[in-house]
Amino acid sequence: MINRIKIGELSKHIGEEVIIAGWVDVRRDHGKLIFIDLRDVSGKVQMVVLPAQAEAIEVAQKLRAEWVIRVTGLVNARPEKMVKADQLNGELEVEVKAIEILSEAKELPFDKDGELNLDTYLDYLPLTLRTKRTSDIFKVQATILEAYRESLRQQGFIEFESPALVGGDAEGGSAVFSVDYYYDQKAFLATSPQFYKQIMVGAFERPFTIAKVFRAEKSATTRHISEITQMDFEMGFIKNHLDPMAVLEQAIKDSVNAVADRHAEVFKEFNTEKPLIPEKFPILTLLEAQEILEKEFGTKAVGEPDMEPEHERQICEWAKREKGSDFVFITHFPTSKRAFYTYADPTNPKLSLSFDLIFRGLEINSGSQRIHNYEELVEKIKSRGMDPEKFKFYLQTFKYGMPPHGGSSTGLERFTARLLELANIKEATSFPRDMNRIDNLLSTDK
RNA sequence: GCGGUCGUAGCUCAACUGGUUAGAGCACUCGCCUGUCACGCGAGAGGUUGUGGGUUCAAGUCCCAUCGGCCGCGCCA
Repeated sequence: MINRIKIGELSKHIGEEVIIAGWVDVRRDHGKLIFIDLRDVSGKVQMVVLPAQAEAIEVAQKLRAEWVIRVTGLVNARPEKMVKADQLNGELEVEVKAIEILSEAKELPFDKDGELNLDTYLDYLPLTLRTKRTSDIFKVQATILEAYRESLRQQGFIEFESPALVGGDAEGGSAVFSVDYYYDQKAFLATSPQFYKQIMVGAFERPFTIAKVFRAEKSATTRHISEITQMDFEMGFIKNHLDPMAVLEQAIKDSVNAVADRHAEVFKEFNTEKPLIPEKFPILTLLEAQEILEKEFGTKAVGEPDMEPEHERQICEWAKREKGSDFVFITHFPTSKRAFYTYADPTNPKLSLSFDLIFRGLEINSGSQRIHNYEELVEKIKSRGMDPEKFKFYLQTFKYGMPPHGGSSTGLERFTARLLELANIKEATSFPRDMNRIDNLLSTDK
């Protein structure tokens, strides 16, 4: 729209006649005098329609929430008594000269800024995404993606696109979605870009990808959804798992700092604080973490192959208290519990050079050094009862020369959810898919 | 999948141990209002209490089944 001014920039135009456009947030009709709060992506502004503008008043009386309008008006400084110092454009208001209705809206199903049950919220996402709270979540998420990308580029990584359609559920373990493919074949939706990023090490040495992956787990929790975004990287010529951990740590720090820098008010808005980031994230082996759990929390944990959700919350409590960190690395999970390509610790092959990053009580990342020797990898596949023939495509990477390498995988939604302390991961996903919802296709009449 | 808990107006909720015609706020419609900012005031409309069965003189409330939500666990990275 020609010469349209963003609402967030009106303070630069006091005394001028401007064109602004957006959605009606609220209308306050005083009879002869009507106030309208207008919203665009940059913010809100109060507009006043005075009785002298007879035509504009007539239009303004018809307006309701979410109608889309274009307004010509005069930007006035507010009289001192009416200045709202604590809000955007609180020092000015737009005196309306003319209103053009671009689109009407039906009656809203609920009060847009009121409390909503998650269920209702998700049923009406096209509308609820317009609320400040929700759009702020996804503005933060956009910043995370941008900062993560920039951080990895700075660290010498090159981005590639990983496929979503794959020929086999090779990794095993997680439940997969199958799709009809050509010639009566079954293909699958990728559960991870793992194989592809390893393959790309041969081309880029340091590849990364931000990939959609799909998990058909029948999980109904606050931390699971069926379609997630993974921020993955892989790097060649490493010494051990500590190298990818260092890259990850830098990327996480850069992402958190970018959010803090670009969204100054957001932590307060979500009733939380910028996460505590120490000089170095604390690193514990699984055993060390379990010993701390037993000593500090009286939790029976030593000998367990993994950390339970409750343990993850406790170890974070400890890390915050003792190390001033909202992040903690756990390393050396049992080799048998990790994926077949995970590199065993040469000093104790029962344990692997693997790591998880836990953030505010939730695992947001996992990674490891990988096996790079072809024969060893083939043996490993066999020992797990799988058929190397099915991994032929992937195994070429190792057959034709592969350096020691490792990488990591961060769940974007989990990271976002913990960063803003959102109760449910579905709030950190713009269009969440779960067992009972894919938009409203699965909704039954309630 | 298992356990807990919940399902009442478009939305968010109320209705003591079963008891008359199921209420409120917001939204909606109509009227009034020149400084509000979640404007205010007055009136109106809006319900098969998720669904099906049962107990009872009487069920939103108790029982059974079923569907759905949320939380936790499991599964899962």
